[in-house]
Amino acid sequence: MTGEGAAARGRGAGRLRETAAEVFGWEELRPEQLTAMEWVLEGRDSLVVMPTGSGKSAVYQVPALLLSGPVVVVSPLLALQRDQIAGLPGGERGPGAVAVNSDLGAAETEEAWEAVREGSVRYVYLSPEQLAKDEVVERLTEARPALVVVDEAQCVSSWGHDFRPDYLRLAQAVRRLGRPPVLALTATAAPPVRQDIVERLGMDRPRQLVTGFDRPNIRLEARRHLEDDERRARVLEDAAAAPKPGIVYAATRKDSESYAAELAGLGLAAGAYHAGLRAAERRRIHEEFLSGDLDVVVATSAFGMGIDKENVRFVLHASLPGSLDAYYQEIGRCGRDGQPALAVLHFRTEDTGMQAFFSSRTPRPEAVDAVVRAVHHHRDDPPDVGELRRDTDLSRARVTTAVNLLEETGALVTDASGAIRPVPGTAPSRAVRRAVDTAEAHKRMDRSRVDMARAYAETTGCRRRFLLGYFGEEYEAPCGNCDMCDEQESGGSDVTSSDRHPDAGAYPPGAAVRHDEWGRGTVLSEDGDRITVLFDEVGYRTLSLDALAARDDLLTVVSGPHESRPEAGG
DNA sequence: CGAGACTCTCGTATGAGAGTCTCGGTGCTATACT
Repeated sequence: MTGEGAAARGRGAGRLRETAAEVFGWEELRPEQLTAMEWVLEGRDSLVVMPTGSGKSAVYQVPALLLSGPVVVVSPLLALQRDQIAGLPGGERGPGAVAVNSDLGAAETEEAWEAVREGSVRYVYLSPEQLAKDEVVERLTEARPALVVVDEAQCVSSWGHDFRPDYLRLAQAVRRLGRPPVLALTATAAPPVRQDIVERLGMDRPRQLVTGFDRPNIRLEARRHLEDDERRARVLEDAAAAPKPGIVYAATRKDSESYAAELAGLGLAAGAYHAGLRAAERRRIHEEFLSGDLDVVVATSAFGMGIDKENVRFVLHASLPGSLDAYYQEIGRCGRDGQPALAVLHFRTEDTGMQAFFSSRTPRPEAVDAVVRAVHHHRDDPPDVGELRRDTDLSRARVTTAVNLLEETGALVTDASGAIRPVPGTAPSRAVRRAVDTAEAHKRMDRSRVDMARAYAETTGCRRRFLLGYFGEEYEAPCGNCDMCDEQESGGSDVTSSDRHPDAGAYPPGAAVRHDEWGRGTVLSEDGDRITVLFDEVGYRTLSLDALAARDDLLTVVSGPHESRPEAGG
């Protein structure tokens, strides 16, 4: 760094520290926070991966007060938006914040936008669905936002493809806002997820700050069961025996209720939580868990984001999760106080069936066809999503999903005014086929994530090493705090990960490879006698080094680990 | 993909086994109806 740069950096840091202390009462900023804040002040696109509770929100909250316009914060849940606003310093001198969403009446919405327009608001909280509306984009554009923050940015990757397709329209919205800098924040993102976030948000050579993933105080275990009865009994046993409070994750709503009822029968204060409950009941369970009135919450994946509780002692899974990304987020909710905590995964191999079923569903070709034909029909008067919806009589989500796929495959483009046009020279029938193929590739990717969750559950090596490898961190086993390390220490197995395979290191993590059948891929990790590769077309695969040694043309290294990787900072 | 509810068949026991059908997770928003 040059002397001039250092001086500029010093001034930025000084102003940030001053603002943090004066407005927020934070006397100390941690070095990672300060670095990320400086990037934001400099106007660079940034991706920040930091654990929950490490002051991630501060990364935009503090610089927001030094920027020239309001900050747009995209957040997936209305409850999360409320929590964030409640956590800002209040009072007359506090920075103004509004959340614009369907909770507001017409008059309140108008009032909120008026406050944004006159400049009394520093933070505007919105769902991605709000940003998909022309009116919202237009009103924001007038206010000249200085920054767009995408909080819980892993949602772009995990929900954008099917469940909440407006997540994939954010890049479009940001362009229409005059392309302010983008800050993506998340607590959990494996390298391919980070890359997906960067691409999907249209970020420009972002700086990336990734703090370590390891949570050494969380003990990792997994148990395979042959019968469902046995699994249920062991889950209840563990939940009853472990120090409280804790969370049990179940695969279905029905299971969450039956486990909760059985735990209550054992005399525990237990509650079920899933999206099928009334809002008031969900709020009650959430609050009672936070206040310590509940010992155990048995939940589906609906329970999690926004749970900031230090002393959760265990997270049990009663079924295989859909991905290790989801798993790590869920177990990350225990042991935040740094005290010992327990994460046990109870599973049956049959669980993969339901997770495969949950993998993103491919749209009906007729629906994609209807959308692409409607766009071609309107060639002279390009439609937006709303018009396509009226034309095709499909739901908003289906139209948006189809448009996203057609854009991804280069058959359609959205222009600066939000109008959707065909790309010249693309035939509708071919566009439909390519869009459906792409959707199927996403589905294969999702299913390969299920396979990785199963591979974690069945690994015979150190679990921490496996998990951290998945998140792109090299880790020297043994961790000494997982069931597999215990087993090896007690001499239960003579396969130790320190016995290096003769071919260890032949496929270093990060290396670009080509497989005879599966095409291009990137090596993610090496786990004893096997490697994990993420293939562009077929998703995650684990390959045994023995099998690779037997056929040396099966997998070839195309380039080393450090060639053509995205710029990383911090 | 798999579990569980349900139906059908056999052929005469009030069940057993095979086959079929349905359901299974995440949230926003707009809108109709009490």
